[in-house]
Amino acid sequence: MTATLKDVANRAGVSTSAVSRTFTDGASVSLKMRRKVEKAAAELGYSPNFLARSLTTRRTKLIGLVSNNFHNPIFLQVFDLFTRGLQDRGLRPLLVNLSDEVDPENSLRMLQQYSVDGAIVASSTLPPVFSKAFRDQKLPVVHTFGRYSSSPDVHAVGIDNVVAGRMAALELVERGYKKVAYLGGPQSATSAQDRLEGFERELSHHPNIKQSHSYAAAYSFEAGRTEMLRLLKENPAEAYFCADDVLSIGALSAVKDMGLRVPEDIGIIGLNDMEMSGWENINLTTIHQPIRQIISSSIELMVAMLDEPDRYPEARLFPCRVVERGTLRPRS
Amino acid sequence: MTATLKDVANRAGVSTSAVSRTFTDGASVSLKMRRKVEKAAAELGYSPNFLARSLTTRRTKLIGLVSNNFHNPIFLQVFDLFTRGLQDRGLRPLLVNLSDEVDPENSLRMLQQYSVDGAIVASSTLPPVFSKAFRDQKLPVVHTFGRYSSSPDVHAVGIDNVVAGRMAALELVERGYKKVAYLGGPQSATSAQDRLEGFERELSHHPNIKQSHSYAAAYSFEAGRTEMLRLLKENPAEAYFCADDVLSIGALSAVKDMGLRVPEDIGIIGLNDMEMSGWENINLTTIHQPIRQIISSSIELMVAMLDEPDRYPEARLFPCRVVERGTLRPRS
DNA sequence: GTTTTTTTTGCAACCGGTTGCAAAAAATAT
DNA sequence: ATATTTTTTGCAACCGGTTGCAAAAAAAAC
Repeated sequence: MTATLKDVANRAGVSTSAVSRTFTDGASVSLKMRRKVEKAAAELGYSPNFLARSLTTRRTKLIGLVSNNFHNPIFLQVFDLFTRGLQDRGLRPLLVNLSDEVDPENSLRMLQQYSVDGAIVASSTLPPVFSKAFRDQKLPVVHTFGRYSSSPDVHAVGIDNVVAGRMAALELVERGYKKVAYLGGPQSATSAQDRLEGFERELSHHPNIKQSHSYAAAYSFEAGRTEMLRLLKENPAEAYFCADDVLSIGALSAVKDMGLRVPEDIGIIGLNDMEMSGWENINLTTIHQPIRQIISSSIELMVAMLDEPDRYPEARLFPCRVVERGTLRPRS
Repeated sequence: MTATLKDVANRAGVSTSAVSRTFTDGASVSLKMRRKVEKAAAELGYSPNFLARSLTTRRTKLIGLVSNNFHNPIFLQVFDLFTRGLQDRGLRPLLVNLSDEVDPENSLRMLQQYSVDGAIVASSTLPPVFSKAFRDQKLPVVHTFGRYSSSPDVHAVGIDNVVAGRMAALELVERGYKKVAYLGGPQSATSAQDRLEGFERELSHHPNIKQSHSYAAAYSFEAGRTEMLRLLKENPAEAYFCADDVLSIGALSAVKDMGLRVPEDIGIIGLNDMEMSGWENINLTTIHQPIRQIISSSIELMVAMLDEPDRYPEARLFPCRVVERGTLRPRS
């Protein structure tokens, strides 16, 4: 159907190697030859088959974009940035949805069958065993929003969730709240664990402040709402650090439903600063996570690893900052 | 690095064809042979290379998932459903982000270079010239959320936007609004045009009702908000049909910012019924678009086309329904 | 136990490219 | 002009598989 290398070679009256070389940068071809080949190629509408090429070059320029988070609106932006960033570098994202997977085996096999050059795992809830399994097969892996640990076996890019937890705690303390709580995402998520750790660590310096914590079933509106409704019926805190914006928005809805006011009765601080949090009808005070930088850094790291697969694993952590809007009471 | 067909053949002491056949359904292999090969394959951790295979079978099982809409939260659900649905059928989505593209040439070349088996165009704003260009190269194409026309050259799956426009108009009429308006997405989007057409057509049966229309720059919160702010400063209508939920939410925010109440002062009806529209702090009355059905039907259609590439193009349209929440005044 | 039919297997060519190597051509030096 | 060096080109093998065909093996028929 579509023209092949051989077709072009025939039409131009040259060898197939010559054609191949014109389409390979850095290969030795005279200007005259190149002209001839390009003319024939243009006439036939030829463009090289990347998959056939990949057999010999061992490069598919395919990158597995692996995630399990298709319910948190921030991930739409994440996918947008990843796909564009990868495209700009001549790489193609092969999207892998791991929503219901518990075992890395299937996804690993799939990535191997398509010979991806690397895998970007974009999730703060996917167990580390996934990225580890990929890495064990010598696949270059970047875990975006992954956990940094003292002996990381895969590259991690994101924020320091412990620091973010402290930052949230401190913000609540400074605003004079005396009884605070942490509302986390799923307990199995490393991000939920680390944020709690930071939150508690900071509060350990303020022994006069009461604290508690609980977890929502997922990083989603519904889960946040459900958990907050439960909390409000018991013995609510004055202010909550919700480990994610979408969780916060769910919590916000619960608070209002119970006839309470924000920030007068209950204070809420989120994490992420997604676009929606700035919307006037939400107006959430939150901790900004520098998504663009995280993603462009993830891509750079992946590109670097393609040339140097055994690169020593590193963690790239970006600073966060509090974005003040309307869901915490003013500083005292 | 990873084991190849030949490695397995050597270890099992059989020909490469035998190995190939054990991994091809419907091929002729004795049980004894299959056992032997499977044992060797398991020991080596072999799994066939799909890309090499595709060279001879001419099937990559790669489907281009093409979109330009990475700002409307509903598309996160769209991507979720598409990726899972395709995966379940052994197909792999190659994500193509066309946000800044105006010319199909690049994307077409890319799809060809990766020999995708087909392309799903998921967008109501991408000009038809894209899907047409793909189709012209004999690529199976499904345009999800695309326009249905009397002589379609590509398969379209979605809703009848004209009918949806009428439905919105009728809803406003029945609630006694005497001055209504349409707030569309980008004027170039076929969905924006068709919804307006339906809206106006219905209103032509109600000559006593005043109507007007305008367009937002994009299907986004900001665009909806900006346009609504502009409208409110002039000579606002009593109720608006916003052609998309995210637009409606932007408009809602503008209305509240101007100190007006919904639905008492201004009524709003959206279209899509995305998850967020049901959130208690938004509570948008809207027209439900059956996303799950649309997407599973799109996938079925694509699968059918893989076997029958010259299938006669069809349009699959699904009915919508009004979901009543809190942004229109009660029926009189 | 043969002969015939059916099933299983291996050979070898091919899918669409790339690349090391040596020969041919062009450029430079003498 | 010839000898030497450099650049360009084509040959042929290979990447990891599949598949038509004919030979070999097994099963069925006689």
